[in-house]
Amino acid sequence: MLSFDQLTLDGAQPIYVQIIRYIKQGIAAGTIANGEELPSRRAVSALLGVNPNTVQKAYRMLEEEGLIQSHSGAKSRIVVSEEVQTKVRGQLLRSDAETLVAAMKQMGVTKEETLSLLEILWKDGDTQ
Amino acid sequence: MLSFDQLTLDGAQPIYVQIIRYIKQGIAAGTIANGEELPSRRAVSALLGVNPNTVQKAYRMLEEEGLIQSHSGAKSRIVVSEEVQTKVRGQLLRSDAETLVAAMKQMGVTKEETLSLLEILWKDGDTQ
Amino acid sequence: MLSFDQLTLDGAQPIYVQIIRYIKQGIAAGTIANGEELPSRRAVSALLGVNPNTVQKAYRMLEEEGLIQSHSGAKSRIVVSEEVQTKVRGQLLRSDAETLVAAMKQMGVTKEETLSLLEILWKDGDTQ
Amino acid sequence: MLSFDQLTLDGAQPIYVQIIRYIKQGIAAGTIANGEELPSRRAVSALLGVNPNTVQKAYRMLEEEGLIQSHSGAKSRIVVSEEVQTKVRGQLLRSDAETLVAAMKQMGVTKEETLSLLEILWKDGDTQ
DNA sequence: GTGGTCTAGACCACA
DNA sequence: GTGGTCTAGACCACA
Repeated sequence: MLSFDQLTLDGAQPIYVQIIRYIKQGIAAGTIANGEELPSRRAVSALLGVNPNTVQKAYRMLEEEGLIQSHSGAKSRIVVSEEVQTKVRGQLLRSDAETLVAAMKQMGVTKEETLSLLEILWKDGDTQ
Repeated sequence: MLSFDQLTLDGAQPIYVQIIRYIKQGIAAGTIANGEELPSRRAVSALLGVNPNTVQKAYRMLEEEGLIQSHSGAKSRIVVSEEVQTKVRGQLLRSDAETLVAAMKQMGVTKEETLSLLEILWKDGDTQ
Repeated sequence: MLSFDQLTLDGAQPIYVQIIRYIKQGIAAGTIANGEELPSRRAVSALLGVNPNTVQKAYRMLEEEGLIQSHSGAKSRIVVSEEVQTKVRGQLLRSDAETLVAAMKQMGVTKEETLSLLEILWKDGDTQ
Repeated sequence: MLSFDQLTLDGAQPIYVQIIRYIKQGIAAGTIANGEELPSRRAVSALLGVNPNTVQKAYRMLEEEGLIQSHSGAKSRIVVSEEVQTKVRGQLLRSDAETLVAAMKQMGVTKEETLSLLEILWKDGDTQ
């Protein structure tokens, strides 16, 4: 079952947004696969130390996007075809990279500087 | 005078945070230089379609950080030494790049894929 | 918990300044001690008949000075070491006394007259 | 004619309030006597570096209190009988001293401490 | 026109 | 219920 161990909340964005993003990234990575069970709202709430309503909001929005199916009395499950996974992954990749490119350009950083900065940072956190 | 044409609000973060970030990026880029005038709270409010108080909050926080000086009845101005510019630029660069690296790693994207994605995106928006 | 019963607003200064001053005086007096709870923004707003945002502004500025700590969903609390209390007290004492001395001198009142005036007034309100 | 040399604005109160107070203190001190001419709004505005409207507001309020008489085309003049002077002086004295006593009491300062603090401060600024 | 303060009140995240 | 953000808009001090 999906765990939220890798999710560290940062306060810069609403928590429900961070939960949604975490699950989408897992789908994109393939670590969260079709049919996988999600922990209950209560469990996630306890693990992250946040309010159950906040988790509920994230789950509800994922369900509205069709990425989760909930049945009362049963665990919620991930519902993703291969196409959906590819689409989610493509959206996240592209949007993250575009955000960085836009920021770097606005700050007058060249492509070469950006690429070498990423090379350096990639190594730094290698063990993680 | 500084324009806010390039700023598009995204709803993922508080508006005043986005305004602060936009101005800091401009400082980092050097396109917003020491002594430059800022448009009035009202003008920014109208341009972005947000409340004047929201702009006021962003400007006030920038003033508390020492990046802006305001005087009643006169336009507010940017106040940045070279050292400050370098510091602001370094903070933004590093934090943006780290964010991307973390996201890509979690999605199981390799360094090489990330770098080539950025190469491609960089060209796409080249004329901008 | 801290009450605002003794605070009467006078219109000569911004309301948020008066709220800040009231709390600082309490800290100086030691009647507002480290860890003490502050009433909520809404409660103060209702008690003083001012807008919640005005109270919020005062609380936020006290938090920026490090005299208050706020956490969403929980009461705000006073955070003052002994050193801080002493410093706040010293600043208020000196500035208040200097204000009176300057006013009395400009009005041509002698030191002796001032001192006896204070003696008399001190007794008048003794029971308070 | 009345000069505003001794008035230094402090930003803690509205400027028009400080102007009113300055004139009332002069009346209380007897340095501003019945029939004395007041400098024009424009002159005061230039001397203090403030907006003419601000001076106008102060003069208008003093006129409403009956302490000034204005005639178009002629200089404004102070209008104070001895009784009025005594009353103004009494009000200022009492209100200033009461303000200090209240502040000191709220801060838990004893009468003796207050009196000696004033003694010390009175000497410090003696030459002024 | 510009900055600063304030009102009245909504909505979200959180305990 | 508590803190934080935001809207819509008024009024004052100032250039």
